[in-house]
Amino acid sequence: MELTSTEENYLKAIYHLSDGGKKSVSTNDIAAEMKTKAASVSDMLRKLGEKEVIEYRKYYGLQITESGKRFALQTIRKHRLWEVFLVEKLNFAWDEVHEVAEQLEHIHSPLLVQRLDAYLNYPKFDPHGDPIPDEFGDVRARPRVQLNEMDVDQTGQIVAVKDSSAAFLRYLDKVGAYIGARIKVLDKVEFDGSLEILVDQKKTLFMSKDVSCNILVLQS
Amino acid sequence: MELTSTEENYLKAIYHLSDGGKKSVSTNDIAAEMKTKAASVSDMLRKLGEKEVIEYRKYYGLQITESGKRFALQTIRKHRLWEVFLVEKLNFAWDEVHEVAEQLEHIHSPLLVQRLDAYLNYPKFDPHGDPIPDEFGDVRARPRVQLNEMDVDQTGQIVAVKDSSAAFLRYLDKVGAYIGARIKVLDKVEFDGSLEILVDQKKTLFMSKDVSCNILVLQS
DNA sequence: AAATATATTTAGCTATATCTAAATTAATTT
DNA sequence: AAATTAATTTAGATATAGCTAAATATATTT
Repeated sequence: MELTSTEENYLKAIYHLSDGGKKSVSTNDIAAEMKTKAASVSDMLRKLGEKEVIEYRKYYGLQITESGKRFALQTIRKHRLWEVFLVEKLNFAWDEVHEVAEQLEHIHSPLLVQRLDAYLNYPKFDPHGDPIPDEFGDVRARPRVQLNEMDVDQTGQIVAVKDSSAAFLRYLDKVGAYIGARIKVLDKVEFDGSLEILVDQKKTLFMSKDVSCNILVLQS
Repeated sequence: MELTSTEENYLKAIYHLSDGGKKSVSTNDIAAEMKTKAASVSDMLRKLGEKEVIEYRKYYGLQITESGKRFALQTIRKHRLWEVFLVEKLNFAWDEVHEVAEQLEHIHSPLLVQRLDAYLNYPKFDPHGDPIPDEFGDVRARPRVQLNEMDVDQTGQIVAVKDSSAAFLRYLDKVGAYIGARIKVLDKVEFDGSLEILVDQKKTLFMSKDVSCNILVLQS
């Protein structure tokens, strides 16, 4: 069975919102995420239920099925592999890749995915630090904490961001807080939760809590 | 203005069937090429007319406009660049690329096309020997003849094929008549038009007229 | 427990892209 | 020039994906 691009996008949203099937998701949540209306979501849920990628009981809620998880992970895998390709091979900035990867992820060709993966040397993480599921859907997540939860003097490496809007990514690029940067918390202001950070042992940086809670760090 | 994938496909078909706007094309020709019905084509022609990529007078015929040519060439450019990518970077065989390129050509991102072009080192021809239009739509075609039109003792290089069905391409691969192969006509049988060919100065090959008239050669 | 508020679904509409069958126009025969 | 044939278009369906407005079910107050 094949899914349309729209169905793939809904399923991906459901997968993310439910945190991989753990949490429950409401029709309204999906509508907000997909920037559409609840009525349209209801229609789509019925269809996804018929295709058995979710289990759907109206007014009750939904549950992503094993089959649905495989489809979602396959789409996520393709999205992230293309992001690696765009950044590493075509020199895209990491804040320019999302929109294009959003289109490329819907290309249907198992051979293409397999060859792209090999060409990129089987990457485990995308340019935002998010893990790339392997062909069986297995994910090796790195344990990571939000930057704002770290204490003074603790160190680590930026491995991912929560907000991947172009505006946020541009800001990070500007201040030099890229994925892979080694950081140390120099000071923490109790009043507003803002931080003073040392980046790559040379540059100090002041950061609001709004920013720091969107940065994920692998502690060391 | 943006075209849908379907509109892009129709326009590409019209461009090819009209030989770049030179010949006239009928509704039925388009229907055959697009594997659809004449009624659907009529609908689409009206729409393409409204978008001013063709000039359409019903029952009379159509004419591709300058704007339409630009759109068609842009799609052809993307298709052929992706084919180069698939063959050169992802090790696809030249008979495996078409279907995937058919999907990839509809990705909308001027930056992507520009970067891909640079990454591939501004190729002028695709793996089947067809010219790749530049970003302004300019094409540098190579003068070429059908293999069956060559005389005994003439030499040249295979630069393109007319029939690019998977079956034909597989056959060529098997007998070693790849794009770029240097050939010499050793003998020509008047009776059935079949040929004896020397490939790369070592391998001789017998070839029916049906095959040879689908192979294009740059004479030397 | 009834009333109110919120969430969700259904009904009915729009637009795209397809189809078949009928109608119309153009081209060809006789 | 009339009749026939072929090509093309229109009319009226279907399916997807979206919308608004109305209806219905669930949740929360009072």
